[in-house]
Amino acid sequence: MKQAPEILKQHQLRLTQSRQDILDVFLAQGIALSERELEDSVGVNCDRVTIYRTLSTFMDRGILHKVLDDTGSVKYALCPSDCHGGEVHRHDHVHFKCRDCGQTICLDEVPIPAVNLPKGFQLQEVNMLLEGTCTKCSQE
Amino acid sequence: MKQAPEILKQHQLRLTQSRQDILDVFLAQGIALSERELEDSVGVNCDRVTIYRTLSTFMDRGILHKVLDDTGSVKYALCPSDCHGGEVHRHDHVHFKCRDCGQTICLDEVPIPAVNLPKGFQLQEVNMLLEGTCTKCSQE
DNA sequence: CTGTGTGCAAACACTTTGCAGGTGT
DNA sequence: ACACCTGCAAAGTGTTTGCACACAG
Repeated sequence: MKQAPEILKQHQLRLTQSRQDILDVFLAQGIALSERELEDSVGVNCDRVTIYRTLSTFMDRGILHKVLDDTGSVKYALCPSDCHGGEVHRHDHVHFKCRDCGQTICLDEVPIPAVNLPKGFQLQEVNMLLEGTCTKCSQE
Repeated sequence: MKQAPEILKQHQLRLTQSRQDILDVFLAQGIALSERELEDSVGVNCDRVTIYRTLSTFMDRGILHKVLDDTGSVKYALCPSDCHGGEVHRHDHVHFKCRDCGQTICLDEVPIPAVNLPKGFQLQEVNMLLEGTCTKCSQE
């Protein structure tokens, strides 16, 4: 897995403490996170506003993508390394949200199946969110 | 299509003006709506709070279901008539959000394809949101 | 040195809660 | 008559914006 400084350099972003910290959390946890969850994470000692702006920057550069959530707040997750942002921005894997622990994980190995869309619709992005109980929680 | 009073009676809800108005908007527009959009709709002259409470009530009774959105606000849409709420609450159709007009429509005729979930995951609900350009907007 | 990033304060948007009064049955 | 519904006020959460200072390159 690439490290934070490398990723930032790759996307022509300045190497600041906040950006490294935030990116580190995503790299370490490997799940989708909201701004709030980032704020709570150990080691991230930066302002709420900075987190929002950093998330926004990372979205623009294709480092992160939005993950849908049913709580009204938005979550973010690392893009696969072959994603470079821009217009066409497809993340062909499903997300699974556990109703017990609340975690949303990317199931990178589970492809989103094709959908038979009626004529006239032009598809740009597909989001699929599964909800239920995750492996850990269903064992308990 | 059933009318508002009938639907309310069917779900043992009191027949109030607000509920009829809100339900009428859903019946007339046939798309997923946020509280804000409902508020803007003609004929609904009730308080924001009443709308939220009514939406909540309708959710409990299985009249409406949540539709995911990427803006952070939640949208709601009419459940198919065979849905009666409760624990297992599956809406096996996809939603399409147009990036031009912003409308989210239920594609009732498009089933959500099966997903091959790894062992250990217990599925309770599936949400699928497609984004792109809808029929109307792609003609212009 | 220069342009970008950050923190603070404040505004804005969305949603929930408490309470008093009004309405459907 | 009674329980339920509604409106208003206010608080709680999530997110954005303006501005001055700080820092990476």
